[in-house]
Amino acid sequence: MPLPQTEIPGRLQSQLAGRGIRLTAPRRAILSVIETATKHLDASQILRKARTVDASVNRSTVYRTLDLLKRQGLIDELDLMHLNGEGHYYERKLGRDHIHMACLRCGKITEFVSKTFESLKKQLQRDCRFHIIVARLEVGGYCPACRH
Amino acid sequence: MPLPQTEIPGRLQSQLAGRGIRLTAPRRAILSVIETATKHLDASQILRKARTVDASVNRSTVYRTLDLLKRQGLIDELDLMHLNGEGHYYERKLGRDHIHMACLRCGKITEFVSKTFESLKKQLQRDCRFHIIVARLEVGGYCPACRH
DNA sequence: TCCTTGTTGCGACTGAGTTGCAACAGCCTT
DNA sequence: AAGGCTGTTGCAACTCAGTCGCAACAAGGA
Repeated sequence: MPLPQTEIPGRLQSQLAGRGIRLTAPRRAILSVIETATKHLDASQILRKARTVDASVNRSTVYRTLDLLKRQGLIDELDLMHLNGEGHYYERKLGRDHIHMACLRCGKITEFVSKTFESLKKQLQRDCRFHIIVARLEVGGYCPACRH
Repeated sequence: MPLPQTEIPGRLQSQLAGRGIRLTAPRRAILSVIETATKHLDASQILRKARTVDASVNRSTVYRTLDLLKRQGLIDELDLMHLNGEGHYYERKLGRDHIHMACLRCGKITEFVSKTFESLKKQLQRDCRFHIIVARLEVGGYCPACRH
């Protein structure tokens, strides 16, 4: 499931630099992997791909950089219904939130943008007086090709 | 945040028995812990409480029983935005789904039932032709007492 | 170029969850 | 009430994701 590639390359780097965050070779490698990803990647996949750019990148650095990007609100962390183990998946945060649907049979991930979801978040903010920082809606079930 | 206690005690046990699933002493201990929980518990908390009923209960048995209950659709697994480590939390599945809001400052978990959420799920089923088995909406942010 | 300060690689560690296996115990049958 | 089939358990060792302390290093401002 290709993610929307609506951003100019290197945008993530300039966003960090603009916030006074130091850019290093391992960070550049990791950022480029995240920016050019065509599917949701977990930490070990990001490490493997980042090493093709800078072979010395270490596992800890991947985790530390992912933490940094989460704190900066530049990426979202997903579980994707734990279809494959307990790890997390990452994706760039671009504009509007979307729903992730994971097929329990074939593993396909479908993304969906919904105005109803936006209304629901507004309702929460209003009715519960809750200030939303991140909202994650994940659905498990059967995709059109696998439903029975 | 107390969960609704609308069920008769032992209901979980009779549900399993009615499906031809063998009841054992460790299972009864674990089920009673889940049924009488007044907040979301993780696996190690369930283990500790179950041992006050049956001291011989083992960690593996807790995980195996949680898997069983998940497969049977009798409990839901939650992340609660990973406020405390990477583990999972569990709660009985009773009727309508609800949203979990986790305060990033004080850790308070608030539950919310919403007709909009129900509409959103119907919309997904219809527009995406996706057969939903489980839907999990978790929100992180600041509760009324902690918002700034 | 220098220096401060934040970042990195390393390796050891933690904690959640899993697994293979022999012993055990529901509960169905008779 | 006893027997036996078969699913369940405890145990201990294991995997895997993620974390941490520390000494060496490097980004980028002065």
